[in-house]
Amino acid sequence: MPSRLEQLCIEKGLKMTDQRRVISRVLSEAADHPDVEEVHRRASTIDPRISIATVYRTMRLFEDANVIDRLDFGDGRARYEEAGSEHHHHLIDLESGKVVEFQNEDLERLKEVIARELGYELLGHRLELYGVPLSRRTTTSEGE
Amino acid sequence: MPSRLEQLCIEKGLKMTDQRRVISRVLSEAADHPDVEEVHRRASTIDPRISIATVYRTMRLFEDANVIDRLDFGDGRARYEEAGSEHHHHLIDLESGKVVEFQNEDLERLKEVIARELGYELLGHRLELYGVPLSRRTTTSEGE
DNA sequence: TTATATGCAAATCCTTTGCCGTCGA
DNA sequence: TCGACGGCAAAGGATTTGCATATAA
Repeated sequence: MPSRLEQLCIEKGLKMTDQRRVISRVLSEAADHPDVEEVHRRASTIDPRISIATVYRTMRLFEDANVIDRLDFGDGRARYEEAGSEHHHHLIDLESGKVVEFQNEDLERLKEVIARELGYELLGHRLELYGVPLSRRTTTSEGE
Repeated sequence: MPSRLEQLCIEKGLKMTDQRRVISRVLSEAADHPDVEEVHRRASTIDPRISIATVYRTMRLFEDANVIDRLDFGDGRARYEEAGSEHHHHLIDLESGKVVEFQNEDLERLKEVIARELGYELLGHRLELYGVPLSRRTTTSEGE
């Protein structure tokens, strides 16, 4: 059965090739935020015929079609995630590299307000937090 | 007289060469957020002996010494600004490319709270807003 | 059938580095 | 003096692209 992403691509009228189907599946099954090389690695497991150039081209195609989102965690390469879920941001765990997703209504509102006060209509934004896990005792006793 | 940045470098004990003095001056005089190529261009005007490799090395040196901040506006190259002024963020005008700096206390507080609620100590963050100028009438009549 | 996609390798863009002569403290 | 610095050009890493062939609709 087609992956959620493949289904979306079909609805958008994209021509579906074997490669695109495989990449769609890889992305739909990803629980993390893989970079192009990682997507290629996973796709190659399913179908070794796929080239890295095709992955790059497909990521851009999917991004332009708004079925995936490109992320930038500041390490010089693009990461991706399936689009469509609720709008959210990322907190990157600097110890483990783990990425925690979060949403915050106050934050969304605040961004709009700030932009408006500066005389701008907000079209986009980027926000990532970088941190390390609070130690157990810190959370309980030093909660200033 | 030495630029503010040169003064800072001296205080930090950095060995000052002609090239570093020129780059310091360029950065101290910049009202915008130049990328490496632009810094090199401006520096070359003052002293053509300077090579782009030196600019790259110097930017990294200055960044490591915390006398400048590296910015990332998502266009694939690093931008820089003199450090030291109050902590702030950037709103990028998508029409003109102009960059508006802003601070917001609520935002700073909120970031800390969000991180803590997720079980993290906040070490860093990135936030940029992207927008277009509100038209005059929009600001006056559609103020929600 | 025919425009579009893909593979491969070369090209590009930004940034870093090796090597070796030069210079600041 | 002497280790750090700068110039040059080559090297690197991520991403894009030209071209000839393969393929979806």
